[in-house]
Amino acid sequence: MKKISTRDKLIHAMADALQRKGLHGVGLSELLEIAGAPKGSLYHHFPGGKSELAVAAIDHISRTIDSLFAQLFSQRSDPLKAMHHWLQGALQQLENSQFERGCPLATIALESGPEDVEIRAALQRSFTAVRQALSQQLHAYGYPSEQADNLAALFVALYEGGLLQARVAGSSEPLKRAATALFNLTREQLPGGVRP
Amino acid sequence: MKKISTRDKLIHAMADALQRKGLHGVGLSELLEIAGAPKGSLYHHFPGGKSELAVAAIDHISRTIDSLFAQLFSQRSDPLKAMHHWLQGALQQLENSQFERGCPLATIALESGPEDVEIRAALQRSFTAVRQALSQQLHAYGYPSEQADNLAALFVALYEGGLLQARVAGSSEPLKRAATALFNLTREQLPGGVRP
DNA sequence: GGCGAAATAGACCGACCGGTCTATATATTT
DNA sequence: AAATATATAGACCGGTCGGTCTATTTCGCC
Repeated sequence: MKKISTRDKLIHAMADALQRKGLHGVGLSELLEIAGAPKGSLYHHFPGGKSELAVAAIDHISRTIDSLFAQLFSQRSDPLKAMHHWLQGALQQLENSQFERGCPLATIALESGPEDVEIRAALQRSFTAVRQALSQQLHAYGYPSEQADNLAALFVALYEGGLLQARVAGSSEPLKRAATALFNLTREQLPGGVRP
Repeated sequence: MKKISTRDKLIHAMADALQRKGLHGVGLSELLEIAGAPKGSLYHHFPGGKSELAVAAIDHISRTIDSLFAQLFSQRSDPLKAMHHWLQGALQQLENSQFERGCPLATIALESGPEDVEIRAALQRSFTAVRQALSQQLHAYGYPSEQADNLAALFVALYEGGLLQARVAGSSEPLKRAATALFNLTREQLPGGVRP
């Protein structure tokens, strides 16, 4: 029945840990326990050790987001509505986990420095892809591409900054408020910034 | 000349480390080297060790923000302009540090969990104070208080999410774009959401 | 079934972690 | 100046960290 390879179990364990505690916050022993794998397997599948596994986890998370976006946008013509659902989902996950699970990439993003070349590269790919996907949808919806790029960055900032605030507050309120503010603003402005 | 107490040197060293690498990212040895103090001094001034020092650093940072805000708002009647300057300053600092110095509280905010009671309490105090200060200014400027609260949360999210994206990108572009988007939106909407 | 590669298993290692403890120096108070 | 509190100094400790290495098991293939 269980077809999950050890490699994938390791990736999942790391992805889970990244979301809850970040890279420096988990030890190998904890990781291996979650995955139910011995140390030999880790270094067999990921000779580069912890950080190579982290990169694999980031890539995995990135693909997950991609497909989530694809799904979100495919069944809703209005990208703003899709964004709303995205945030709702994140909020749900946060609440269901007693505010332990925020953005799976945010913590390692702040923990890592320019010296962590591969981790940073993986993160950069992922964030860029998210902004691009979003911008493209907004553009298709009618926003001029410059404005779509800007708005995409703002939505990602809302997601990241909103989740961060909610986690610290132990309450969804900050994210809900920030989202409300932004959706009210966008609702009153038509694509292109031109009013009838 | 130098009147900086060892205690303050420790706090500054921790504040600096939090901004660059977060709590788990620094070791005591590094901290003590930056501060130029021996281990005995740390545990003399902060019997609670690393985490007690972290709380003191958070409180210190929080006070710094308070006074920065006070200054920012006192010399500008338009709080939106003040926010713009705030973001500009943060961006400047980020660029001047090769994108190593983002928000001094964000990393530890994501690294810490509900079990880190005092750290979380300190963070919560600080974030709440920032949102309140901002909301108050927006309210005084004409926004209904509900709307002011929402917008305050959104600005903080812009700051946190924008800095995070900029750090990962190694470029100020994401933050600039997100900020541009939000300022364009607010400019087109008058306080109260009512149009003439 | 037998062979070689892939994967699992975990003992082991040096480095460094945060933290404790005793000794000494420096102020402060009388 | 003596006495006392405050602060500095750093040797020391057990635990855990990420990582290496060898042994064994499992698997794919002829």
